[in-house]
Amino acid sequence: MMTMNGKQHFSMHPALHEPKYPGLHSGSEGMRRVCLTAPQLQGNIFGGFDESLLARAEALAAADSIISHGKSHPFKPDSLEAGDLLDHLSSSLATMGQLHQAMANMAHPHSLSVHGGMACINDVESDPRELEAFAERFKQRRIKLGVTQADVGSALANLKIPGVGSLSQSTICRKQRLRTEGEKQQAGPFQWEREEKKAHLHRGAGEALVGGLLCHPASALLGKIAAIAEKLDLKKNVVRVWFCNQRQKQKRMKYSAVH
DNA sequence: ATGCATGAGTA
DNA sequence: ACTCATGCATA
Repeated sequence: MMTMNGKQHFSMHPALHEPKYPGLHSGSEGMRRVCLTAPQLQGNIFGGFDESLLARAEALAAADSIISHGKSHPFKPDSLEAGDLLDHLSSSLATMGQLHQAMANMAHPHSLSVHGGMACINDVESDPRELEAFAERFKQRRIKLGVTQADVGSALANLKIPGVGSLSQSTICRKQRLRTEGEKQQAGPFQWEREEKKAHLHRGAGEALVGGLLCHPASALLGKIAAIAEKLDLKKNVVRVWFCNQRQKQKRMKYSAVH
């Protein structure tokens, strides 16, 4: 559909030089909910190089063309599982390669040689763990460059690869986490849905709380939040965040209405 | 498989 | 404010 709300891709331009995160590269550790599935093996392939971004991007570009040309992998699926996995992996690899390329282009729009560690390609393709490590490297690199998932997604379009256009942040997120296919959604319902069930246990504590909070100027608000939370069986913080996001949503809508 | 809307973490 | 992750609908 052409719903004209281009909210998620705030038009990126081919030339983005300034990383968005000023100086914090460690700040992203907060969101390692599942991200840090720690690939221990730390392939020598990537660990060994103190890889220049370029070398890798080139390798990846090479991998990309190889894979997209001959879709069939020269490797034998020994089991059905392995076969499925390989399918998944090679498509993921192709995509990851493109993502890397997109990043490389953003970082160094000019340089473009075609050489590189072709050697590592096979390893990556054949070993699921390598792909995992690979994805991890991708993430690290991306963050180091100060490039967001959304950036990568939109930069993908600048590559002008035949079948490849821009992708949403959501999709890049999934690619990065290798969640493309296969793997079932393992993330349960949102907190509030879960809490809703648990909440029955703690019922009744809310009223007492509300009663004791009527002095501070903010207490009216806090009280209301508490009341709402109580009514809905939600954590107060969830209610607070909801209002927070709601305000932001309103701002966005006003902004897009004017511009 | 993908985008949108939104929950939620960090600063 | 900005970013990432994910449920849901759908192309």
